[in-house]
Amino acid sequence: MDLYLSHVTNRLDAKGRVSIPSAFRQILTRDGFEGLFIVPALDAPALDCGGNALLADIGGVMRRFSPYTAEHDSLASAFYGASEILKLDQEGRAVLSDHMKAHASISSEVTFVGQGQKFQIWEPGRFRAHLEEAKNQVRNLRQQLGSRPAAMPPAQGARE
Amino acid sequence: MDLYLSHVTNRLDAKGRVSIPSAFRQILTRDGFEGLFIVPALDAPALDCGGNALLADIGGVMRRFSPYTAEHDSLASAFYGASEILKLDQEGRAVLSDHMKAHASISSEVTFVGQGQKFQIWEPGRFRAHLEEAKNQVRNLRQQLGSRPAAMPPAQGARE
DNA sequence: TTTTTGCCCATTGACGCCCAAAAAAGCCCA
DNA sequence: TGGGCTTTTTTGGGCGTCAATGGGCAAAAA
Repeated sequence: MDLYLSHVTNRLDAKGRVSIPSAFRQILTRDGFEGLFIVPALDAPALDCGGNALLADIGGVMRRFSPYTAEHDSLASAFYGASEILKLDQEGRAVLSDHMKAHASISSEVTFVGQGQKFQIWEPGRFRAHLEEAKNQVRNLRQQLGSRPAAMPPAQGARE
Repeated sequence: MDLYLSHVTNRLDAKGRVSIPSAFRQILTRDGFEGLFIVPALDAPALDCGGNALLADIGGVMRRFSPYTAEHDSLASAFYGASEILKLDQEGRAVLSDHMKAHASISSEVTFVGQGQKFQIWEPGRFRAHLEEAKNQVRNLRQQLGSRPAAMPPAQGARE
């Protein structure tokens, strides 16, 4: 499976349109998704984006709870209710809703950030700050890694 | 199967009509349902809406209880007895009954909220509060989820 | 009658679709 | 290896279409 990698910054035009990076669009196409699935990130001023892979992840979480339970309802509101599917025009541009732009403090430019299975959209300045912090956290993690035994078998429960 | 996603806010006009969002109407059409099935949410000032997919979900809940039990009768009253089927006019508008509007404290505007298999109708202000609460609950749920088996790999046919 | 409901048309503002220019990236060959 | 050419990608803008909304009118219900 393809991974979303690297990051680029693009500008919004007078109509509010912004080009989704070509590399990400190609992954979306291979993923078989028409348009762009997008949902506000829970703990960051950023937008989580992707296609069927991301939707399937969310669907997998939802299926662990029966309909008409409080948990199911909260998940549905936070994921499905807060999400959108954006259409892309022929040039691969999308228009972010006011709600999405507000969540990420987006005005005239956005940074697209590969995250492996998904990618995120950030306001460029906030992303730079976030990146610095992430680097520091990784530096701390490296010290722990040195004292740990070799890697666990991947894909077992280790999530971020 | 299509999912109800995203949320939009529309106004009621002087006749009490409100446009059902085009995206939701298209899903209802593909679902094969004529009109709009609507029932007050059990534990929220909101209205559950949908078509055959929602009816099937409700049927699934009902089947967990034997017919002719008190529980079954209660469910039947709460789901079927309290429900309505609204007709849509040529432009895709519906009129909410006074009873439905009272249950959700609806006056001049409503927010349509995708919930996957169904969608909900909220008074806009109440929905904003509900969404914040739902996000908090999901943040808490993440702890449990992290310790559960990893989500199924998105893999292929996770569409519809 | 009076009220409600279904059906029709008009307006308008947002959005999708199309074409074109500017900028960036990749390519070829001397 | 460097310069020039080609192709792709990003950006800008015009314009038609459609969804949301408002209102008129007639048939059906109260």
